[in-house]
Amino acid sequence: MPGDKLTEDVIGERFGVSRTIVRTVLARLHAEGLVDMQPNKGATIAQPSLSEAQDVFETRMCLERQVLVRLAEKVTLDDIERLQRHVDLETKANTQDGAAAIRLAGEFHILLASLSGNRVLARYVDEVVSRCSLILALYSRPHSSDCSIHEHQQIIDALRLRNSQAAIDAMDHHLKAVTDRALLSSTSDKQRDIRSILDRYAS
Amino acid sequence: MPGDKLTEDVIGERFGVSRTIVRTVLARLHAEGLVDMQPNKGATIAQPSLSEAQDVFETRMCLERQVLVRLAEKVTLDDIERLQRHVDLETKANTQDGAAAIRLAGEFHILLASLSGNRVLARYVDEVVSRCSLILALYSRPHSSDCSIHEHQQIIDALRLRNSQAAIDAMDHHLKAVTDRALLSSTSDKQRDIRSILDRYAS
DNA sequence: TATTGGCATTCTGTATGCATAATTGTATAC
DNA sequence: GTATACAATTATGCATACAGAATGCCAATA
Repeated sequence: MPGDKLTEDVIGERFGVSRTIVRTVLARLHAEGLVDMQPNKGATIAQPSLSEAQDVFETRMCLERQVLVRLAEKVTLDDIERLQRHVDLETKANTQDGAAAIRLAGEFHILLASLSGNRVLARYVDEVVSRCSLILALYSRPHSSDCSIHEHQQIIDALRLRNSQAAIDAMDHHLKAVTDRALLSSTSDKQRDIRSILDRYAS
Repeated sequence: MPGDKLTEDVIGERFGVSRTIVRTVLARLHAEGLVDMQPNKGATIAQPSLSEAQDVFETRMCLERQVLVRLAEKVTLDDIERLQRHVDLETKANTQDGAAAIRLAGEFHILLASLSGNRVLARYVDEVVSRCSLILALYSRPHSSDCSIHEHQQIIDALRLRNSQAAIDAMDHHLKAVTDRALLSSTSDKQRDIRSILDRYAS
C-alpha cells in the first residue's frame, strides 16, 4: 500500500467530492508525513526510508518521555481510570479483533498525550504515532501485541505511583521493542526499496 | 498584529495570486499554529493564549534538548564552524539591524536542529520557533538580545567539547530566559485578552 | 430609546474549467 | 528487434465562478 498513487480525480469520485477537497486533504497528509508529493507528479502514500523511520522513532521517544514527565506530576485518579479502561479494551480486542487491537495500541499513546494537557505535544505525538503505524505497515512482520499491552499496563502502574522514571523506563523499553521489530528486520534503505518492489509484484 | 483578519481576496490581490494559493498557504500556516481559522469565518493571525504559549515553550525545550543530545554525539568541525559563523553574524547584526538580529536569533536554533540530521525533529523545531516568535510579538516587551548571543556561544562551546549536559544546561537557561521574558509579564489569560483588546483600540 | 426583523454586502466553501506538464502508446527508422 | 521521436491521453496547478453563511445596517415597532 505505501507507494501507491493517490490520484485526485479517483479519490474525489470515490468520496463524492471535488478535487479541491481532495487536494486540501492530501496537502494536510503531506504536511503530516503520511503522503509523499512531487510537483506536477502528484501524491503517493508515503514510503518512509529507513533513516526517516529512525528519525520518527527518535522524535517519538523524545516527545513521549515529556508526556510522561508531565503526567507523573499531574495525573488524576480519573485519568488513571480512563487509561486503565483503555488497556482493558486492548486486552479484550487482542483475542478477538486484530485490526482493532493495533488501532487501540496506537490510541493508547494518543490518549496519554492528550491527558498530558499540552496540546502542542499532543498534536506532535498524534503525528508521530500515525507515521509509526505507516512505518510498521511498511517494514514490520505481523506480530502479537500481547507484550504491548503488558507494557502499557506497566506505564499506567508507574503513573499511578507518580514515578516518572519508571514510566519513562517502561516507555523506552516499549518503544524500543516496537522500533526493533520494525527496523532490525531490514538492514539498509536499498534493501527496503527492493523488498517493496517485490511486494508490489507479489500482490 | 496578532488577531488581524487575513482576508483571502486581499492577500491574493496583494501578492498577485488567486485565492486558491492563498487558501493553501493559510491552511498550512494554520496547521503550524501561526493562524487561527474558524469555519465560515476565515483566518486571523494566531493569538496564542498564555497556556498555549507555555505548551509551545515546554515542547520546544523538549525538542531542543534532543537536538543537543544528538549533536553532542555527532557534530563535525564543519558544523561547529557554521554555527560559529552564524553567531558572528548575530553579533554583527546586533549593533546594526535589530530586526535582523531577532530573525538570526531564531535561525540559530533552526540551524542547530537541521545539523542534528533528524528531519522530523528539525521540522518540529522550526514550527515551535516560529510560534515562539509570534508569542514574543504578542507578550514580550522589546529587549536587547545581547544575552541571547552569549548563550548561543555557550551552546557552541559545549558542543565543541561534545559535552551534551553543558549544552543542554545552556539551552535550558537560554530558553528559560526567553520564556520568562515572554510569560512573566502577563499573569493570566484574561489579562492578555484585555490587553490585546486595548491594543486594538489604541491602534 | 432599545430591540428585532429583514435586506444587502462581504467573505468563505466548493466545484469546475482551462492551460501546462507528464506519461503512455504507437509508429517509424535503423 | 530495439530505440527514438512524436502524438494522444491523462493528471496536475491554478484561476474563476457560483452558492451559502456571516456580518452589518437600516428601518420598523414596542
